[in-house]
Amino acid sequence: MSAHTHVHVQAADIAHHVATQLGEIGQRFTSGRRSIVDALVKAQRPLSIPEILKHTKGLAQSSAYRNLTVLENAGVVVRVITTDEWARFELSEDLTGHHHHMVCSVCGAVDDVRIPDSIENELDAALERVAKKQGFAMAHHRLDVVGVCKSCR
Amino acid sequence: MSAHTHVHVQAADIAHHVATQLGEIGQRFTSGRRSIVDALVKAQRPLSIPEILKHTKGLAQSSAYRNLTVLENAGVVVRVITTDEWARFELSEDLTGHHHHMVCSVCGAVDDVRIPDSIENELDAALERVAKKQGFAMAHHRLDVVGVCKSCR
DNA sequence: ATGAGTGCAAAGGCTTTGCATTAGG
DNA sequence: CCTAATGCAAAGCCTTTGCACTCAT
Repeated sequence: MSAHTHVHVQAADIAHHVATQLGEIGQRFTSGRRSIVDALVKAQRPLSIPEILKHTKGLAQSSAYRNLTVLENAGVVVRVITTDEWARFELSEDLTGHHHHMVCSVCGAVDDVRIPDSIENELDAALERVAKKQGFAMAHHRLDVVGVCKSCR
Repeated sequence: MSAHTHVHVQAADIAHHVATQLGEIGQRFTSGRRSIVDALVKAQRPLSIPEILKHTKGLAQSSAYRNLTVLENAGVVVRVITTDEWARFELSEDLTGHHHHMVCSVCGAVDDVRIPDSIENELDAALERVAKKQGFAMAHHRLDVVGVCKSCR
């Protein structure tokens, strides 16, 4: 039941999963929160606040921020910091599986990307090793590809 | 003479290198800029604005931001985005060599870390492959270890 | 009814910008 | 001298917060 036991939740189960996670911290799965989660599920990539608001018409910006914080506390959403402009939000890896991001240095667009498990494992082992050497307890890693996206080339 | 031909500049050469890079974009190597670069050289890790100001007494915050922007345009300094709090700045990899960051999720401290070239190469090849598949022109990658630092454990 | 959730507007906090002054070439 | 650089203060911009209202239970 812990976060780590879930590897990849099916689309149809997401609503139920989110409702459960919210319930565990005494929060409701309101329509505003539902539409935010829907937007993130559909997008399949980290969305900025403006993008989220486009998909959740009528929701106040402040409510979006507040709901995203609640969803973050519930372990359903993660805040992604890519550049210094807008923060972006995505579903947690419990729901989407482990992945990384391609960040366009021209337009700032962010897309998901996955690499082979074999390389992930080798990388994690190497990071664990060097982190330990410096007395650092590694929780996880973050990896971004920086470059120019299809539409900006 | 281009940035990519430099792999790792010796400490003693840094000042000269910076002066040259600044000159190429018509900027001077002033005392304020010198003290910022000195702070970054000594730190050997990304520094936040408050940290930089501690090491450059008398320099106005606005001047620090402006100078860091100039140094960034000169290709000497890179802005590092780790969390949503303060931006951090470090010397470019032309001066420090390729490396990654360990970010403490408790106190926000950031330290440099390096992994074996063999793994870097394998990783780059894999990233290049998946990026190309999505029509994305990879320039470079960013990799962070997230966890808890020595003093926060 | 009763407390969580929401919208609107104001406040916060990091960063940038305007403008007068200073300094380097 | 003349332009770049600096300090101070004000403005900007994303994000958070206060408060009254609404909605679901």
